[in-house]
Amino acid sequence: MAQLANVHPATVSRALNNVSYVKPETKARIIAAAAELNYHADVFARSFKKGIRYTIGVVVPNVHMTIFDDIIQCIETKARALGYYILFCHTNDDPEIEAQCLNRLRAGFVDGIIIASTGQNNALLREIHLQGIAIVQIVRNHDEKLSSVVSDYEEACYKAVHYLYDKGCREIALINGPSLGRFAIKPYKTRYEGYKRAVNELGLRAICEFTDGVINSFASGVSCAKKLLDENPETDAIMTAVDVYGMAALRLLRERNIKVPDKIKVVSLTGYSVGNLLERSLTSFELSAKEIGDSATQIVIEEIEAKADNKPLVRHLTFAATLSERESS
Amino acid sequence: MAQLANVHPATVSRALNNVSYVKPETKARIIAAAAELNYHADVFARSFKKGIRYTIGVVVPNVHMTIFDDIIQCIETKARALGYYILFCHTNDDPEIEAQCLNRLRAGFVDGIIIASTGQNNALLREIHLQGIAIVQIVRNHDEKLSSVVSDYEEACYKAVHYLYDKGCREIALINGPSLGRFAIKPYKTRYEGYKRAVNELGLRAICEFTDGVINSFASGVSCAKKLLDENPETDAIMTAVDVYGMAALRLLRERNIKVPDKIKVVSLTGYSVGNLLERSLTSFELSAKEIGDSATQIVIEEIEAKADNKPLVRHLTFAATLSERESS
DNA sequence: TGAGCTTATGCAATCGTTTGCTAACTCATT
DNA sequence: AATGAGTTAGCAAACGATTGCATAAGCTCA
Repeated sequence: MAQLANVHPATVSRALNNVSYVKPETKARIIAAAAELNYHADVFARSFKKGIRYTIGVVVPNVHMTIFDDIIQCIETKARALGYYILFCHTNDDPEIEAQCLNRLRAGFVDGIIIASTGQNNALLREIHLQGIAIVQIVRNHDEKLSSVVSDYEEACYKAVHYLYDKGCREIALINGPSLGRFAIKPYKTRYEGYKRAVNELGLRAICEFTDGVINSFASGVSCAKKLLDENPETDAIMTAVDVYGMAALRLLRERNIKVPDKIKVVSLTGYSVGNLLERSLTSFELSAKEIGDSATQIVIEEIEAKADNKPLVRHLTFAATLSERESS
Repeated sequence: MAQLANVHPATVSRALNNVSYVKPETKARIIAAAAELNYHADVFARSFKKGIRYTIGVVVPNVHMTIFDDIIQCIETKARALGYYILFCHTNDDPEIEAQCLNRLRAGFVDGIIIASTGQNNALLREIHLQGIAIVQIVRNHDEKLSSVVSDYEEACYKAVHYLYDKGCREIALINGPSLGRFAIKPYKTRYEGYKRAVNELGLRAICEFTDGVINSFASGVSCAKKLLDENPETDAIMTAVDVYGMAALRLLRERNIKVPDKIKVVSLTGYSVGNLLERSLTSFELSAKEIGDSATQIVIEEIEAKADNKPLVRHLTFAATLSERESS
């Protein structure tokens, strides 16, 4: 490249990056040569030299039928606009895979990480943060020492109970995510707390099923719903931690010929935006993927650029979920 | 790092990569020092030196409610197992965004690209391929000079018509993707061909609605279904290009109190694996995200590694879609 | 004991950019 | 014509790892 324009590589660099002085005539020659050879400065070499990777690792459990599909799209759009690339990893909520992904990312590949974690790798995350990689937790805030952008699940659950109570429901059940074992994911605990607070306040009975291991599994949602209805036949409302469980509940109720919403109302607590596309649309408290994705990207990039100034920067953001009332309630 | 173990960087490299000779004692010292400092060889520097990026760009239209969410997960899993990272880009099927993404990727960032393209950037793709970056098209094979892994939509559509004919349907309509304008995406054309072939063979009337601009849009699916039913009230089967349109059809049919499957049967032609989770499950010809994702990854990595041997390698794979019969038919 | 292995490690170049330093040139002002 | 400010562009070091080459030490065997 340099020899075609008959100049030193340094001059090429200056010409193409518009830094320092380059004679307009020389610059034109360089640009022409670059066009001819289809030359683009090697991003790897540049990143290597400059010590900035312009890359953000995104670590999420899953993008199939979860809000993370929308979130990752928002992150990518925003990151691209700001000149960053997105490195995608998914963990299936397995802490070992998560650790494996994090260890790959930390090895000099990314400037920052956006993660919806299992909560089982907090020590590793802090270590990576100490190493100088910006970290933002999304949806799940397991470690308050690290920045986070989450939805207010406690409030959403609390409001959902009140919403159903106001509609006349008195036996309000919750199909929650897993509660125990190695998958003790905070937002499910938080959902339970909001539910419990409202239920206690209203003097209702708490009926909560926790799904086993696999998060967001339809089959697991169906079996929870079964157990719930078998043990509590007087149930008149079902709240579900995620949309897929809501779909599972709708399916079971149809199989048993139980009228929705007349006999039982169904409300989901995480709007994966499928609710509105169903044959019978599903009421849900929706969190905004765009709010979460955009601000997480914003924050992680601010942290990355603050690192240059060497001032640590930890921020926490919480967005309210908004009710989208539909046919199921 | 090197000074802590009191050796030359070259020895550190050899020790940690198990190449050439290193005294076991020295190696142990180096490993201990690495552990103490939490040292990992900088991936960027290594990639830069070796000229391999160990990164594959994945360019897809969208991961929300499309098969691409599953496909990208399969790609990531497989790529990780083989030591590669995944750079994620989504285009919303906009050719300009697609070009922008491709131009970012080509600048030395990736060894290979897996793309479900709009079909409007074939020249750019070839140029990138010539530049030495491996390319595999998935789901949409717009350019036969480049490797591809696709599903046999023609055959699936042909079979779907026969399937419905055998069930007694005689007015079989198709809600297809966009046909014209800048979004002339091949698999939709292919679907139409298979549909047409069967319909002609059976002496039926072809009733096909093409959605406008936005692919995979529920609203667009609903309005196509409306138009279809208004203009062809005797329709007794609806085939849809994607699941979301199938969901749209189901919704409209319920609103109009038309019994499914008694009066009208519905079959989708791309199994985004939501079909089985619906209140009334949706029959679909499913393509295997795993087959596509795994083989695309395999092929792109083979191309990357073949590049070292300097032998060009273009391959085409077609998988059959398999029928999952459910309640809607 | 010395020729010829194997083993062990350092030296220095290299990958493709960027960037501080410096030298040289232009041009206006005194 | 000397001074100095503003331009122009090359030189060389640097980023952090890898790797061919060289050197040296240890070993075996005739």
